[in-house]
Amino acid sequence: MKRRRDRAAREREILDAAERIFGERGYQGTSMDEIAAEVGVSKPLIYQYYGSKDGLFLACLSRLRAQLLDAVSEAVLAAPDAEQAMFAGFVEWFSFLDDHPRAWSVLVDEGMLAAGPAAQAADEVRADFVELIATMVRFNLPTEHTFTDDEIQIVAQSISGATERLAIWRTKHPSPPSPTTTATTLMTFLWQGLNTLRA
Amino acid sequence: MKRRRDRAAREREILDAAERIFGERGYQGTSMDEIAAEVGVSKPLIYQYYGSKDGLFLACLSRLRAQLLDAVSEAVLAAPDAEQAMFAGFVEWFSFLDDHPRAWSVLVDEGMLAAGPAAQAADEVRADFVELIATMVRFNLPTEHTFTDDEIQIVAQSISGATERLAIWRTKHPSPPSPTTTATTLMTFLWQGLNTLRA
DNA sequence: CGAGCGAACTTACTCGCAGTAAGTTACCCG
DNA sequence: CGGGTAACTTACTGCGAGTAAGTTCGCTCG
Repeated sequence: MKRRRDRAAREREILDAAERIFGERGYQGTSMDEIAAEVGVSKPLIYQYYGSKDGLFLACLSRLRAQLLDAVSEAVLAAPDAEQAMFAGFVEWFSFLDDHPRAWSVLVDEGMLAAGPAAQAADEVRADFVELIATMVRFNLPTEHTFTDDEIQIVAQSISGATERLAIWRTKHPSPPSPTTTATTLMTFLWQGLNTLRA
Repeated sequence: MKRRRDRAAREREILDAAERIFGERGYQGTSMDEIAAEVGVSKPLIYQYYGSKDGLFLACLSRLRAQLLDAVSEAVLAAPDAEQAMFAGFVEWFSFLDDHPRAWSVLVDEGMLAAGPAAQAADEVRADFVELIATMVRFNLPTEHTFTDDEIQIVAQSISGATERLAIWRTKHPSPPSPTTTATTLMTFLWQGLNTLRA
């Protein structure tokens, strides 16, 4: 029989298994019994540590979110200007999701779904990225021409929505363009605009 | 006791109730018993007509999708050029979702989530819009400068993702900008590009 | 009218899974 | 070694999706 472990270690073990299984089968398709069996532990233990299925899912979400946001923020902050920052952010975003295919389904594809508190958490993930983007956008706009908060929001939300959708599109694409290629095309489009793109 | 009705009429009655309740409580939050009670009919009857919870949800989705796609296509086709077509499409998109708040949650907010066949259907809805947008984009681009299919897809997916996210954003906004205002800002941004926007 | 037939509809279940109450075992510290 | 507490389990409840096996309505045709 398996040894007892201290709480922190067991929690990590459970979280890892949950992330893997949620990533494979989706939120709906995963049962708590399944996760418990995977870890080799009984279901009530998970409930003691995480409270509910939503709670466990939320914990997975938070961890992934922190990792992804860190990776992207780092890339953004290292860039010398707004244009390169945005480009680097896109590349890192697509790369991270390529390298962590499971993170993906948990965070975005399914992250949207869960009713209740988990949905709220998914919104927070998005809000963080929108804020990051909004900062870059503001930074790029001239000060003399004032833009309303709603205008900035519309642009930032659009960009965030676009990247999210592109990430989904890439996972379904049989041979998706590389992160760099995807980011370049997206960047050109966002930067030049559809009209200027004609030239 | 309620009279019997013929199948088509009962199906419509069930579909209407389902659309309402799914819209209010979400997919997860809605039970088949609840819908059955609402219609004043027993659960197995719904199963006989729609096969499963997913099937019923899917039927709601299809109807709404057809309505929304029709509305947007009509606006797009009535416009004289690509720029006005896209603008008209955006306005109609946001307006429709304002006028059918329930359609909204069913189609987009929750439509993404459901595992299995319903998710597939949600993807189809998206694919239709992406195709519509891709056509407009292609129409707008010069013929001498060739773009790969992936490039067009990246742009079209981005625009579709942007509008979807903006729609979500508007529902959460305490006093969202009007469809026309939202569409104008989005259009300016997409058309001019971030860089040109500085001028 | 009235048999009888098919479609509309119901009762009364099963089963799977989230969540829980109440206990049991292993480790640690005195 | 004894006792206390954290780690863990067995054995349930309840709800909601899905189903098997009827039952009743209403229409048609003799």
